[in-house]
Order: sequence, then C-alpha cells, then structure tokens
Amino acid sequence: MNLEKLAKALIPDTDLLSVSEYEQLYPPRDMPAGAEVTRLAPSPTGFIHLGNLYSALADERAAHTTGGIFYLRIEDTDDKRKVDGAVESVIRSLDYFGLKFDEGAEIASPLNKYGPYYQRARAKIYRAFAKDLIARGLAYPCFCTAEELDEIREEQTAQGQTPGYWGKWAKCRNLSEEEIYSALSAKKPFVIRLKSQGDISKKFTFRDAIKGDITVTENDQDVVILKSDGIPTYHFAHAIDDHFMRTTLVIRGEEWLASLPVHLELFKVLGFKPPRYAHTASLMKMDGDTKRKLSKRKDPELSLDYYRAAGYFAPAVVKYLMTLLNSDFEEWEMKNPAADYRDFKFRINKMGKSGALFDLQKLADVSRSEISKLSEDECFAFLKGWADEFGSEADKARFENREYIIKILALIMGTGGKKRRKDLETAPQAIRLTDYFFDDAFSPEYSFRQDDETVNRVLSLFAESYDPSDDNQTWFAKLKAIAPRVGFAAEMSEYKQNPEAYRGNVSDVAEILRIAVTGSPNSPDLCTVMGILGKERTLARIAAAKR
RNA sequence: GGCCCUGUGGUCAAGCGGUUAAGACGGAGCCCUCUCAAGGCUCAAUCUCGGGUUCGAUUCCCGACAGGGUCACCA
Repeated sequence: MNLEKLAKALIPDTDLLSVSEYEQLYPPRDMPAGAEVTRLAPSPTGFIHLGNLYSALADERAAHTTGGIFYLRIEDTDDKRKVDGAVESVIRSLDYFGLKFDEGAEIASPLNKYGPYYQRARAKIYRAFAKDLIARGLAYPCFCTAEELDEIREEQTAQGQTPGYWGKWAKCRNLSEEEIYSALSAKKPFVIRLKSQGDISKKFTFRDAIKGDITVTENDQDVVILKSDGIPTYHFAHAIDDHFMRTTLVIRGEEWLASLPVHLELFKVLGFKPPRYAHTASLMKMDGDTKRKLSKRKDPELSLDYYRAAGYFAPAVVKYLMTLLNSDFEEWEMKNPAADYRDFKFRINKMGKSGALFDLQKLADVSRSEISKLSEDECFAFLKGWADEFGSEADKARFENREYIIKILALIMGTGGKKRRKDLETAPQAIRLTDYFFDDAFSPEYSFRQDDETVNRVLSLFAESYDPSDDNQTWFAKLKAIAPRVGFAAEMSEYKQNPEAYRGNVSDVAEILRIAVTGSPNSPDLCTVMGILGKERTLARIAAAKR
C-alpha cells in the first residue's frame, strides 16, 4: 500500500508544517536546571471546584518553587463542554486564591511563545502529526460506526474478552487499499486510529513522581487519535501539546493512570521524550457511608465561587490545601508563623498516595486561625471586600465610616490586641457580629431570664449611676453595687459558696444590661460596647428595654 | 468482571525492623471568667485480617478483604 498517498487522501491539508519545522517553532525552553514547567489544562466548562484548585496549587507550587513556568491550556476538543466566559472564570477564580499563570490562554504575557493555547486552534499541528503517523504506517483510518463498535463490544463481553479496538477485533486495521478508497469516495465518515505496536503480554514498570513504581502492561488498543471532525482526542493532544509546550511535569488526577500506557505509546511513536508524571490522589468526599471523588456535578457546594460567596478567607483555603498537599506544611507553619506559605519548600513526592477526605472542619479551623491573625487594615479590607460583592446594601454601608467600624472590629475580633477571637470562619459571620452597633440592624428580641420587676430595677439603677467616662473597673464596681439591691450576690465567690442564699449574682446583673444594650446575652466587654455606642444610644436602649 | 492504585485513631497524617506509635482537626472533662471570645490543664481514641521472613514486625514478602480509579469519536 502506498502510505504517502493514503496520508494525503486522508489528510489533504496542504498548509501543514513538517515534523522538524514544528520542533524549530517550539524549541526547548531555556530554563535553569530543575525548573519545572507545569500546566493547568481544564476543559472550558468554567466550573472549577476545590479538587481542581488542589491540583492547580500543586502545579503552581511545583513550577514556582523551582523557578519554572505555570501555564494555562484550554482543552476544548470536545465542543459539547464549552461554556462562554469559562476561561476568564478559571483565571479569575484562581487569581482570587492567589494563583497566577505565567503564560497561556487569555494571559497577557511576553512568554506566550508556545501557543496557541486553545487546542481547537492547534488543529493543524495535530493533523500534521497524524498525517506523519499514517505515512509511517503507525495510524490508519477506521470507518466503523457507533453501532458497529457497540456490536464488537457486546461480542467481546459475551466472550469474556477485554473490550475495545484491538488485535483481531480491529476490523479496519487491515482494510485493503481498495476498501479504504471506496469508503472514502462514498464519503463515509472516519476516524484515525493508532496502529498499536504494543503487546498486552508485556509488562513494564513506570515511575510516577507521587505513586512510585507502577507496573502495567503495554497498550494494545488502537485508540482514536483524530475524531471524525478532524479534532484530536485528549490522548493525542496531550502527547503533542505537552511535548511542544515543553512541559516537564504533568500533574493530573489518578484517573489518568489507566490510560498511561496509551500515552506512553503515543510519545514513543511520535518520537517524543515523555514528561515526568505525577498522578495525584483525588480529593474525596463522604457520600452516605462510602467515599467518592469530588464531583463537579454532584457537589456544587464545592465550587470555588461558592467559597468566595460564602466569605471564606482565600488564603485560608489555600493553606488548608497546602496541609493536604504536603502534610509537613502544618508543622513548618507552626515553626514559621509569620512566613508566607510560598516560602515553604513544596515537594511533589511528599504528596499523599491515597485520596484524602475533604474535611470541612479542618478548613474551618484553618480559616478561624487565619482570620484571627489579620491586622486591623487587613480585616477591614477582607470584610469590606466581601460586603461589596456579596453583602446587602446595609452591609456595604457599614464600611463607609471607617473609624467607627475599626473600633468595633478591635473590640469584637480583638484586632490590634493579643486576645483574638478565633471562632470566625467567614466574612459574613464577622459582619453579623457587628449588627447591634448599627441602629438599622438592631431589632432585639429580649430574652430576659429575670422577672420584669428585677429587669426594670436593674436597668433604672444602672442608668442612674452610669457615667460614660468610667473606666472598666469603676464601671464594673457599679454593677456589683447594684447586685445586692436586687437580692443578688456581688461577688462570684460568695455566690458559689452559698448559691441558695441569693436569687442571682453579678453576672445576672450584667446579663440584663447586656440584653438591653446589645439584644443578646452574649457580647464582648459591655463597658467598651457602651463606650462605642455612646451615652445617648446606650441610655436610649436601656430605656427601650424596660418591660 | 479484567487491569491499576491505596489501606496507621472519627478526619489529615508522621513513621521507613526494636518507639511509651509524633503532631493537627474533631470529641470528652476540668479550671479561669460580667456573658461570648480567649487562655490553661487533663483524658479517650489507631497500625484491616491471615500466613511467612526475622531474635524481633506497623514497617519487608505473599494472600485475603475493603475502599478508590479505569475500561468512549469525554476530558
């Protein structure tokens, strides 16, 4: 059979470069030794979830801790998956979490020399190599219809054979020249398949950067490399793109492990040196009583946009993911509490081999601790940032009087002091804590535990003696003085020794006042709260709370 | 079902032939306290199961079992 002629008939494009011309067009990168080139290669659905961020963070760290390149490639070979604005959404989401691409799709960079970064725009390259493979007898056209393939599969299943297009089942593998040209002139649609040279009975060991040595058999499947629309499958595009974009380290989910033999054979027939691979254990989630991989369809609450909207502190999410990526990160962080996480020496080979369960409690803990480290300005910026994008009008308005809100934050969150509140996981949680400082949000449902008479008496007595210039101690002494007048113990110790002798104690006095002023039995130091509210509002609230 | 990966407390996990089997989250309890928060202290909880190898296995080997993944003209 004249293979050159066949290649021209199958792929008639006349504007394709030669194999060596592509090598010149995309020369090896000039990089320091040890620098890794990694990539994020999503399909353009625009939806990325925590699992994707986890893997993207591994890519980004691997590149940026070695002085390498982290780029974005869009795998749009399946047009069913395309969603408008998806690429921008990916970039924006990752940027929110502090991950930046050095080059790639929609990235303005002088480094963009290995594009185009959309696979659809790279059709010529794939076709050039498919043509070369055909001419070398390593690929062939297949005219089987979906129905025929189904039949083959059924037959294979019935016989207990491995399903797929291989060996004797690969009907089109040995089509005669005549059969091919007659099918072609009949305009029958066709795909291009790899003519696998592999032997299923031969095993080989492959070294994965995370999983270590993995023994698999050679590939014997005549996989599709060019679909009937002339667009490559993932496998073919992967081999060509990662070669010509000069990727050094392919980090991807372990679901790809199964197709590794295919990819390695592709690299081999193409004459490319394969990159190093790191197959990451995927992030899992509890579903009923079994674990399963995080799924974009089933777990919309794991969307990155969800975390943004929920007001999680982005650096906290990243740090949580870092603890999952390299478990010694946490220890390192304890030793270097002030250091940037980027200073940590991320190691791809220290990643866990088995899939970690996504632990919302742990994320919450990291989040609490990160938020508790925020300075006044950072805290203000964080909360305002959330309010501006996701908060109500009232929430937004709250940040207009900077001086006032800063005072409140210092009180409720302890910003500026050493006693920091550490139970806040998200921005809205913190903002809700400021509600009673704003009259428009102050709508108390008083829940006094004492009878009306006691409440009124305490309130009146306090109002009479209240002096906004009192310091904390003086203020509290006045509270203590009120206690015996309503039959309560002034000292906690006295009360504890003899609880039956009193109707209550100072803390009950404080509670009445607290509910009156803040609407809640819980608040930070009441004296300071009153100070921030000012005498007028304090007294007005006390008056309004009377039964 | 075939093939591949994985298997230390509830969760994330250190460990790499001899350890009282780290640490973190979570849980329980106590103390302190004007409430909340914060802080201090204490406790419970783990090597999937069999066989080997070895003076000695959580650690090495084999098997079982369990969990996960994958078997497309999707990525």
